Amino acid sequence: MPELPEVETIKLGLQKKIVGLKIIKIQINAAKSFIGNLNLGQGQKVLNIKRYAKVLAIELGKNSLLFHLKMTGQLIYDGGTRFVGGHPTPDMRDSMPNSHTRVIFSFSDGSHLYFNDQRRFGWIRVVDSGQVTGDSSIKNLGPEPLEKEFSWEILKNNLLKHKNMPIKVAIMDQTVVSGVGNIYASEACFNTKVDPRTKVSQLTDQDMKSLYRGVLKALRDGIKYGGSSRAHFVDSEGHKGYFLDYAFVYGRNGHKCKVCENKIKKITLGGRGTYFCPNCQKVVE
DNA sequence: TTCAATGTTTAGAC
DNA sequence: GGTCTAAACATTGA
Repeated sequence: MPELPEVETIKLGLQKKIVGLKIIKIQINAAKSFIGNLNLGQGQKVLNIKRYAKVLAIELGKNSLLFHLKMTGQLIYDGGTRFVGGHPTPDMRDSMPNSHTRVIFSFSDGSHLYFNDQRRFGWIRVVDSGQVTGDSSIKNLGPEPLEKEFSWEILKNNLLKHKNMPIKVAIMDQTVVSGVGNIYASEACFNTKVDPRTKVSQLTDQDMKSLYRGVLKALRDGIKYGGSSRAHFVDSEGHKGYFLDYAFVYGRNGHKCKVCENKIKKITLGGRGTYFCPNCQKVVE
């Protein structure tokens, strides 16, 4: 489930683990998963790790490595203890590499970072460090929702680019607000008590303020429980305890709403599965 | 066997 | 140009 909160969790975890380590080898098992010259990454020390929406950036000095996990990417760090992040699968606990391992980073202290990606939509790209924010995956992104500068007025102004769009589809536009994917878009609408089909133009300023808070709550809850999933893992309790266990609506078609006990409904919006509670969430008229 | 799956880009139709 | 939909990428599991 690599959306913003998962990538943030990975960033925080890797900052503690690999900053200061030198990359001594990069092994590529799937050519399409690694773009650029791997020699530019080898032999360099990890200086810092940043996140731009769903893109993870490992800074190495002259060059940087950008990661996008897309739908099924996961990063597994093994250095005595194991740290995992990204798409949750039971085999995260097993020995690495496995059949889904696309790229392996070996560090100077003998530890490893594995990039696994079942569907191979994800990628790692080597870029000049000065070009990170100019990369095509980053340069067109809208505001970071967790930055102080982000406000409900900014959200409203950006949403108004899509007056006729259903609100749930509009907040997934990465130029409106970056990092909100399909799971958190449904959750944000639930938090806001708004029907995901409501047109942007029908939302009042009050609704916009509420939506702003709803988006932040969804993302913060995700980060909170992403961390909890990691804790479970370290305790060898398997892959249970990740955010989807705490989701109000996503993936809960036919189940009882956690607030009112009505049945959660699933529809398709903008070609994507969309979940909501018809009782809690109303179309704004 | 068919369909949907956490993301993004691109082609094509209005 | 804007806006929107569908397809493409590759694989798995229900």
